[in-house]
Amino acid sequence: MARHKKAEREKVLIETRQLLLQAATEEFAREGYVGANINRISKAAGFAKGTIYNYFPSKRALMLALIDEVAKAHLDFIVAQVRQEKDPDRRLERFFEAGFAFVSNYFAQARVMINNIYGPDVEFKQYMYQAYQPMFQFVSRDIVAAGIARGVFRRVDPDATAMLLMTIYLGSGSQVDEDGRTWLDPRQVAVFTLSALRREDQTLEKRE
Amino acid sequence: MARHKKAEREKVLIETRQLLLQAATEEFAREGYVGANINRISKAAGFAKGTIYNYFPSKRALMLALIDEVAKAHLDFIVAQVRQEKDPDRRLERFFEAGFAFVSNYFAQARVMINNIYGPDVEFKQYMYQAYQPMFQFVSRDIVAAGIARGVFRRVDPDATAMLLMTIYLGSGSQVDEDGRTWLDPRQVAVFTLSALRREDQTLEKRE
Amino acid sequence: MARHKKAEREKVLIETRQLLLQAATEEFAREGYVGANINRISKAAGFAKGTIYNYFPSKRALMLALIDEVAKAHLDFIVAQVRQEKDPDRRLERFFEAGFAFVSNYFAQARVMINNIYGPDVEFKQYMYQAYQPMFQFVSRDIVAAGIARGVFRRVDPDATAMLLMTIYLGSGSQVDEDGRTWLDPRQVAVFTLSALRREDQTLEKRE
Amino acid sequence: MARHKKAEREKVLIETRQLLLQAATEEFAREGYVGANINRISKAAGFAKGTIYNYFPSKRALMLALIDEVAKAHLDFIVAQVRQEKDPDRRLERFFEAGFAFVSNYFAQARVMINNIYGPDVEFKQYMYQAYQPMFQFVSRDIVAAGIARGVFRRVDPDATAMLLMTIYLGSGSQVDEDGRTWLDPRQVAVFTLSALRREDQTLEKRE
DNA sequence: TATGAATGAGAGTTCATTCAT
DNA sequence: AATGAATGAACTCTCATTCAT
Repeated sequence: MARHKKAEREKVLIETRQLLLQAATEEFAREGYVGANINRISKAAGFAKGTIYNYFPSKRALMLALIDEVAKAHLDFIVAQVRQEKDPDRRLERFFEAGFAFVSNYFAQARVMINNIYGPDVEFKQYMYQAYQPMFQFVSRDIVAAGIARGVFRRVDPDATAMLLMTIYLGSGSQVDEDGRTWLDPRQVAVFTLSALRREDQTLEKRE
Repeated sequence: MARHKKAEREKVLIETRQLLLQAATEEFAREGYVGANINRISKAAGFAKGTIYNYFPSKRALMLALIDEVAKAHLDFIVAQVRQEKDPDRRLERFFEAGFAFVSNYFAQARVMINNIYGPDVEFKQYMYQAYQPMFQFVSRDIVAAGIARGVFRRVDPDATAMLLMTIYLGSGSQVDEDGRTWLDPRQVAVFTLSALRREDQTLEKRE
Repeated sequence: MARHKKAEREKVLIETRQLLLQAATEEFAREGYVGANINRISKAAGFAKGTIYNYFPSKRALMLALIDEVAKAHLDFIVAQVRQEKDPDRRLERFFEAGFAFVSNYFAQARVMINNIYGPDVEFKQYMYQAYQPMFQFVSRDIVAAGIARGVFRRVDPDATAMLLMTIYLGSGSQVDEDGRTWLDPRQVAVFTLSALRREDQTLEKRE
Repeated sequence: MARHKKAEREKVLIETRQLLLQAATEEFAREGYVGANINRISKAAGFAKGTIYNYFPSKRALMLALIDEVAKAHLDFIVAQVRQEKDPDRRLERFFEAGFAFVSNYFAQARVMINNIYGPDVEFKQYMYQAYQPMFQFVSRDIVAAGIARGVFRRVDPDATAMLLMTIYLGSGSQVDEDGRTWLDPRQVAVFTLSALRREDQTLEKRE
């Protein structure tokens, strides 16, 4: 009985935390870190100004927690879709498709991520890199290196190429109009990158 | 004589404006727009707090003036180098070389540009796009379209491709460590994009 | 119990608001609107600079709230005393007595009122007129028109005369030395205005 | 020849001073003393910011000079018209007519005067009183006392009554809408004050 | 004498954070 | 745990005044 109560209480705590993080996402996305307003975040989440400090010791800590959250959601979202394909080139296509879908569907999260990557705050930037390590590694190993191993991609440096692919994805994905639509479409980008990565002699070999 | 004095005075005014813009560049680059401090900018330029308002009516206006300045310098820097080449693929290589060099040499300007393109302030973002139109057009016409016309590049959409190339450049260029060194190098990026753009059958035709 | 606490808290809020308004009254009276200093007001009320913005969104809003407050207090003060008399001429005397007493006793409030009526700020002036409408109407109806109806006053235009009486009161009342003493005394003014308003033939009729 | 030059130079100086004072009048009238802006005044007069300090050592000094100017013009304007009448009651009528005309025609000057009389700045207020002494005395002696001496007015205290008349004039005159039209008209006010001042038995005597 | 760039004190306002309830 | 009043540092911007030209 007491346990039950405790569990319920914990559930409410987690829920509150989530509500605050969601509100923070919207606010940080819209206003940037410095322009964001703790009071607005709390109010938007349905709580009073002070409540946020029961969950996060400071505005900075709130942002760091948010980065963790977003990075994880982002990774899960993309990995889940890319893993559905076995072919490296299909994987690459899926990577861009999933990435662009993430930007469209999770507009605010994507904005927070991009603001931090390209923004002036060094601590946030470094924290982002660390939080995105798994994703870098996934692209490097499970897409690029896998493609090379199968002889589909040219013998490029997997890490540098992963970096480049991530850069292209983030750059393209961040160019959105006010409705969240990207200016470039994932297919274009996929075609472009595949053209760059595929072994030239592939077709030749097939001709023979 | 009097005229001479007047001209000299005008020169000092322009110099002061430049000093303020330079200081603003550093500050905006380091702190972002919202975090930047007018007082620090003035002091860094060697003037008192109020002086900056003799040259720019507001902090926002200062940023807009800075965007104009940077966009022009950026365009000049890149066009000057790219124009030295006639070959479209050499031009593309040069584009990335020049771009990365700009980021390395004009670190703060590049940061301001990137902060505005990827940052949350919509007005600045739009102003940037407008200010960078000439560069977009240059890439679209004088590199991509030119390459297609000469039969060196595949028949891609010049505008979309220009957008993609700019995105790659900006994205790669913005990934710098604290010393201003980029993580990717221009050659890698050039090779990658050239692979994507060159006509596949080019070599085939030559074989025949 | 909890309710009791809540009520008490509310009481403190209202008290704080009053303290701030009182301090604002003194400051506005002494320095005028533009010369008044938000920091001094807060400090004088016993609070920190920022506190005032928990109660009033801006300096202007503070002044507007103050005008409402003063107009109400002023009306109450005067009406309460004038209503004690039934005779229109006694009422007029009481009006000036009460008015001068208000100026003496509520020096700062009166100054704020006068500064706004005769000052350069158009918004404040209009707001004052609107806030003082009830008082104008009271003078027009319950003093002048009542006196005419009883045949004590001449058949003057009640509204214009009310305006004139208010003008005389405000003008006379505002001429105070530094100790809050008025230069003219209410009796003089009452005698003067009564001479102007009383039917000339009144005595004549009586003589007949 | 040299003398001629000198005289001309002096004339320009006086002209410049007048231009500055006129511009200052408009600005002080519109914005009040604290809200007035030295730069705007200079610009409106057709000069640069610094010029004003060649003529007046400070903003306060400018206002004091302006008060002198206005008081003199005001006195001249009114005395010239009132003196045209010999009858004390016609003089009183003329006083209000001239006064209201002054307010209408010299809107800005009147506003400056009223702002200072009813405003919070003690030094300006005292300076105003001193500057308006001649006018007080004129009203007291040449209108009220003269009227008593001729047996037209009741035996009131000339100084207190002059004070009251001035107060009524200033108060009525200051109630203007945005086009400079007064709300009360001089005739009404004159009738009112004459009713108050004329010997009651006057008509009686005439009847006999 | 006229100029206007430079100055810097001082203003109103915002807001992250604290803490008593 | 939730509240929101209080705090005061920090910010942008204004403007009277100075002074070299």
